[in-house]
Amino acid sequence: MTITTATLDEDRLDDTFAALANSTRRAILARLAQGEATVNDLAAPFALTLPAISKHIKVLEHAGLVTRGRRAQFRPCTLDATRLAEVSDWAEQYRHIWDDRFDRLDTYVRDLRQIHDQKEPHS
Amino acid sequence: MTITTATLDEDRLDDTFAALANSTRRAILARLAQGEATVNDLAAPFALTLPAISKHIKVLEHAGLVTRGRRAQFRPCTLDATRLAEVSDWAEQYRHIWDDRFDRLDTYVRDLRQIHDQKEPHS
DNA sequence: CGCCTATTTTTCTGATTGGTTAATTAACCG
DNA sequence: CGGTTAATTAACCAATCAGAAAAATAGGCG
Repeated sequence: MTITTATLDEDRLDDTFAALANSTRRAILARLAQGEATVNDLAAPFALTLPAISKHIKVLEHAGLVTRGRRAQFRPCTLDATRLAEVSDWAEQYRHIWDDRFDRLDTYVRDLRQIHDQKEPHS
Repeated sequence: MTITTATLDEDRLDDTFAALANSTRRAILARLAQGEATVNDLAAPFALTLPAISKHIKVLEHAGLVTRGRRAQFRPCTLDATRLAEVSDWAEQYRHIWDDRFDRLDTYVRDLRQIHDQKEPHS
């Protein structure tokens, strides 16, 4: 028996998408895709104060997109891509819709051909 | 020559992800995946007032996720999945990371073997 | 025209967000 | 111990968000 976790999943997607809805945070993820980094490392490219970055990281952490270690006075951040896989899966649900354009184009071409064939049945 | 649209793309992703960061809005998209619907149709399943739904639709529209027609006093909504394809593409950038787990497991096994071999060089 | 239905705009909440500066904690280094 | 570096917390601000209620607009329909 599998109990339903629908609302939990939905809540998690809320958090994930909210975390991704900020270009600073997405840039942080991009940086972390290259490998582990400290808060200072992550802050370097931005014209933002350290506390601002610290907050962004906390949002990403809360969304389960990054995890943090502890080495001396550093708190190295690591990307956890599990949630990104969920985002991908979620979006893929709709693939048939954006792919349908091709189907419709197909139909269009087929219809054109049919009209053409009706005009000149044996061309 | 291709001019850079990096920040524009980033802004668009901000809007897209922000629009998706709400389960009501995602439910609206799910409903629209079944086909066109009016604002009242879309509002029906929710314990929310019509203006609330109207606002949600406006957010989705602003993010380019839905487009609306005009038939009499109805404003039928249609899903435009182009942005969802962009979301999918964005997430796919990170696929190698969530796939890498297998690689890392590989490495782990290889390391174990190496340690084992060092202990018993000719086993 | 006046009514009914569909939808939006306005106005008002309380909560959240993204940012700041200043102060604080944590851990190392001499 | 005192100083330095890494990072967080606290307190604050302006802007945005999600919702409600009430009023306004838009377009048939009798």
